[in-house]
Amino acid sequence: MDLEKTLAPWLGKTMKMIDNHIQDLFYEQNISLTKTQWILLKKLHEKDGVAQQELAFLTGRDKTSLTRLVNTMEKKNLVARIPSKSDKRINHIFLTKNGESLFKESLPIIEKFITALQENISEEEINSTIAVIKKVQENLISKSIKGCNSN
Amino acid sequence: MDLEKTLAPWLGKTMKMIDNHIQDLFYEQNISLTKTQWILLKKLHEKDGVAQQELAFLTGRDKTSLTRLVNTMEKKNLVARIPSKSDKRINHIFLTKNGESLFKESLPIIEKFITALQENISEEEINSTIAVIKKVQENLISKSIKGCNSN
DNA sequence: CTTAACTAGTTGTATATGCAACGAAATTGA
DNA sequence: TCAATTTCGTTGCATATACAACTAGTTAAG
Repeated sequence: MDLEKTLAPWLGKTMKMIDNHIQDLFYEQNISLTKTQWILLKKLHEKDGVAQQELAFLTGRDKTSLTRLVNTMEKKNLVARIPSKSDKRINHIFLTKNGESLFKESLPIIEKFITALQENISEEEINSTIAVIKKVQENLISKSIKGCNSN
Repeated sequence: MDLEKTLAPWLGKTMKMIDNHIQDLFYEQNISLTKTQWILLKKLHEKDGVAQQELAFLTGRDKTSLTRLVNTMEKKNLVARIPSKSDKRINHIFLTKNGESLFKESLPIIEKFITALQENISEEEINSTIAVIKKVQENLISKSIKGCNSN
């Protein structure tokens, strides 16, 4: 079996390149964010005040990863933990103004990058590729109980 | 711009699911390996005795990542550092017998997984998907100087 | 031949990730 | 109502990752 002719190595290699590139872009533009942090900002921009547990699910991370990610981003004053009054176990996570403005600053950079990434690729190709990737995900889901979401 | 209709988030999410699944598979089969370590075993199986620098390039990692990866795998007696005689700066990395046998044990697990991953997807779909991903990589390469390889 | 420049690998520091185990709080059930 | 169970978040531990700065060894320039 020639693994180089299967999807997984291609996906992995490409994602690594994408990750590195996004990091470089942020660095060039003096935006102090990791890709991971950006994804969290994006989720909170869409839906603010989510509990950590749900945020972990929404971003496809372990809850312990999320705890520490929120720690880092709280230190940087990008998000804030607000304890729930009705359930003392829960923290709701909110974007700070600082976080919101950093997200707005970074979004066009990501959008420009995504556009460049798909240059010379037709919409049809994009759609059929996403369709295949969806099938891969379905195959994965049918084999595992574990939930796993966005990235 | 709807990022959910672009390739990058799909690739990222899927890779994360694949990573987690491989980890689970190894755990179930009592194979004490991470995906990263497996990739290194695979590269060394293909080409043994490579210098760390080149191994870092071949696996698309920073040389510092590779240093620590080799540390971990040396402790587990999977690989060995052999200093070059002609150039005292260089370490050649070799698979140990233990590493070789663990690779052979793990390979069918990965192959079975890869097959399952591509279930219900035609060879044509696989090929056209890889072709699109290649284009993405080309777009990335044309924008960056940084080399980045396998995963 | 000696110094300057470069190269291979390591270490310091920071971030990210996940499993196991834990404490605190809420819910269930008897 | 009170014990057993479940849930949310945190901490301990191990791994992975990369940039910057470093050491030691090699090569190139003068």
